[in-house]
Amino acid sequence: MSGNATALKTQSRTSSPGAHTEAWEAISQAHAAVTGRLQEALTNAGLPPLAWYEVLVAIADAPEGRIKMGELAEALVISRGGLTKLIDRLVNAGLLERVFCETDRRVSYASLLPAGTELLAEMRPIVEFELELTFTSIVTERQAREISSTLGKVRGNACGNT
Amino acid sequence: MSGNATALKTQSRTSSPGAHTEAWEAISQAHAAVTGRLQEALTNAGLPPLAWYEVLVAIADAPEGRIKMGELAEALVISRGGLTKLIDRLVNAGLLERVFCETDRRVSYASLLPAGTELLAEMRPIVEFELELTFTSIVTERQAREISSTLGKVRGNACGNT
DNA sequence: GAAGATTGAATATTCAATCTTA
DNA sequence: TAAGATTGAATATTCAATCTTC
Repeated sequence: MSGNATALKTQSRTSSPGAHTEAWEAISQAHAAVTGRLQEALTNAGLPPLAWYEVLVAIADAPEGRIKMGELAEALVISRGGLTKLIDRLVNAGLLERVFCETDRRVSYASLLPAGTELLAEMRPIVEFELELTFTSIVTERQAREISSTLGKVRGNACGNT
Repeated sequence: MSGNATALKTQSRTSSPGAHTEAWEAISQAHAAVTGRLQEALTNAGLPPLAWYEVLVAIADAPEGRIKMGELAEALVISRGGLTKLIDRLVNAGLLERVFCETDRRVSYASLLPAGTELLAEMRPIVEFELELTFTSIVTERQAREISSTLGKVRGNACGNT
């Protein structure tokens, strides 16, 4: 970035944003728009919110079919306290159970109950259908793979250093 | 892994996710990770949350320097009621004012006060610096432009049809 | 003492109902 | 009657403090 750009930035937007800033805005807006759409589709289908789906997917995708509370909070990027209560709700709904670690009794895992697996199976097609509808004829498979690869690195970089 | 868990997992994801689904997961995770990082940077600098920044930017970027409440809610993808209260907070902080439309007295606009413009000027460099740190050496300018273009279309498609 | 998870108080967001103007 | 915005009740999330185990 040039020193000039910094000076110009004192006003609200005197220069056009850099390519990286524009990419971030595109990511942010696409995320918001698609999220809104998925939410709506789930609501219309009489299904629980997207946050529940994300919890179910994260657990189903985890090795051993269970995941530590701390890891899950990080994966969903929500606070630990927030996760505890979110999981409480899914447990109360009979979808999950907490499993306590044998070797370190401080840690607890979340694990799917059969009802959770069933619900996931109900929610997944809705989500995937909406995603196809949103991406197909807009994003080629090649582009999709490039996005996955590039944003995967971005994610790693964003999590990694301070 | 127990045979039971394998069976359950196989049921919940019978085929590997398509390229579009993977792209969506990458977008979602990159968004979450970068958002978390921007939040942290703003907090560490003693500045307001990212949501406030997004409001300020949306208003500053709008033509005439003001934006309808309804449009702003849609841009930020939050409920209308939620936006009313978010704007209340920024108004109470002396950053914004509401401007009522002359020709249609149902609509109200949000508009920056000088303090809002100043705060935006303080927040923007923090955000841009973090974005540079996160994207540079990971995403080339060419890739950044491709992401902007592709996700811009995704956003349009997600908002557009039902 | 430090790490992992949970709780309670404060804050933010949604949903449905309401108010005002077109 | 419908559109735009706001309010109140219910729900969700965060932050700081606490509890338990290492």
